[in-house]
Amino acid sequence: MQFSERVKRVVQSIPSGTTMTYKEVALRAGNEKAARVVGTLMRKNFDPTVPCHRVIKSDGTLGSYNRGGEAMKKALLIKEGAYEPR
DNA sequence: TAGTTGACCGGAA
DNA sequence: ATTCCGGCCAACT
Repeated sequence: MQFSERVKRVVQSIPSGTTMTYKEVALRAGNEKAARVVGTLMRKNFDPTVPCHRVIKSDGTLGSYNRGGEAMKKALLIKEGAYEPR
């Protein structure tokens, strides 16, 4: 139960206009190898107060999203200025 | 309790 | 460049 709480706090601490990879979040949460768990938690209902759209993959791709998919996630990031539309 | 799952990561073919 | 495979860990069934 601590890990999810930790992850929640970390994602909430992501500044607007900034993106963090799942691995980074996992590392900050205390488990570098638990990047999957981060995604697993979000896939459920993790927490509606957490901007999960600011979390992307280490490859630089956006990954997935529970609502609208990558397109919506990308749009949100562009809106916040965290993603460079090309 | 044990087994499966997955919004991932990294290396190999 | 893309595709495949294994690993690692919390949550779910």
